[in-house]
Amino acid sequence: MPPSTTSQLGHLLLGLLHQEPQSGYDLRRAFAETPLRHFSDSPGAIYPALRRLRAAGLITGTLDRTYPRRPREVFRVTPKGKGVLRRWLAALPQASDLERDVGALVLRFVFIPPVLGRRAGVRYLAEFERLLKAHIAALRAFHAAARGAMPLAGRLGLEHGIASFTTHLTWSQEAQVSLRRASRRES
Amino acid sequence: MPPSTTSQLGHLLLGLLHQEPQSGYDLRRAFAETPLRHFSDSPGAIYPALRRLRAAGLITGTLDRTYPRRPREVFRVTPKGKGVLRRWLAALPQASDLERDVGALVLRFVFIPPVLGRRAGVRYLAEFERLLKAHIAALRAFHAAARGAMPLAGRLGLEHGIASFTTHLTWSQEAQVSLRRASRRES
DNA sequence: CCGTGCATGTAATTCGTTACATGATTCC
DNA sequence: GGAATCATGTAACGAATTACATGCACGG
Repeated sequence: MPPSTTSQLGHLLLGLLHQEPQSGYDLRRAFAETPLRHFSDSPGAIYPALRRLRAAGLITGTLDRTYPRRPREVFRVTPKGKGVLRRWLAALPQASDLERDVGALVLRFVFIPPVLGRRAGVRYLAEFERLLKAHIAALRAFHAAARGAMPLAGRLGLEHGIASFTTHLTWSQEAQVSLRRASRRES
Repeated sequence: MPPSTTSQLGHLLLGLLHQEPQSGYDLRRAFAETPLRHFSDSPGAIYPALRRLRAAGLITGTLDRTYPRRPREVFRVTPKGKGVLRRWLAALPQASDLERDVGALVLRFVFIPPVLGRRAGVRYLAEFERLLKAHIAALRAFHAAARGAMPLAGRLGLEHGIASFTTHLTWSQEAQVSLRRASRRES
């Protein structure tokens, strides 16, 4: 058996199906109607991805025959799929992820607390925060060094990056507070 | 001749080569060493992309034989390539772009002033601002509507989106001021 | 002479996108 | 009865990623 790699979309589908078993069409609607718009709601993306997950044994599909002439196939995560999901969520953020796609890191965070618990969410965000601080420092250094030689628009673009990452940092700190407060309320 | 579609990476390469003719390796280094890290610096991405651009007649490569045993191929944008670049930069931001990839919109902005002028940059950002305001309002409405039914982490993720887009908005407004100020200084 | 950096590429694979295609149901 | 929505897919294509591969130049 191959190492069974799972794509970003695959992991996201696992996360959504773990929250609630549903059909491919339901997932498409979620992509179209919620702020998950970053992902395409096209059937050519979702149905093949679901078939790959099923082929890998990570989900199973059962036919809902409420309307026999128009069956829906409802997918749910198998124990093996839950293992893959947990491994995805247990990995800490990497610097390379930060530079490539911050949104993916935030998306992953969203699934951590319900699957691995709030403590794991806080640990994840703490590492996220550490990486962000280092990255912002590097951007500032670049900004200071390149100041004179850079055309205006390039400088503005760089400043956009600094502002964005600073917002991620502030959010991450506040989110850690929210998680800790919610945990305290329970105990 | 096919409709000659150019990918995001292709457009970015055109923009960089328009600023300064350079080799594939130079471009790789730019991706690895500047905040353009979002793009892969792997040769498997850049060299094929350069060959596609050359095949489409958008760039030409000339061999630099300073070291005859280790030639570099320096690429420059052709007039046809400049036309493609201008068309890419002249398009206004779309709502779908906003939801898919804000970073791509900011990246595109960076190349506009040097190619199409500061006025075009301001027009682009004004439309960007309009789209951002609408999108933020939609996110806030979703946030208000889903408030109770949403798990904590989901709410935090949504709040991350609102904070991020608000930062884009603030940046866009400040950038417009910077561009206008720079234009005024010249007249 | 050996490791690191310069400089260019190819191959296999995977994945997403767009567009096309089908049929059922519900609402007016 | 016709339009919009439900629900599922396939086919062609383009493009990125990883890994592999080669050879020169230069510093120690």
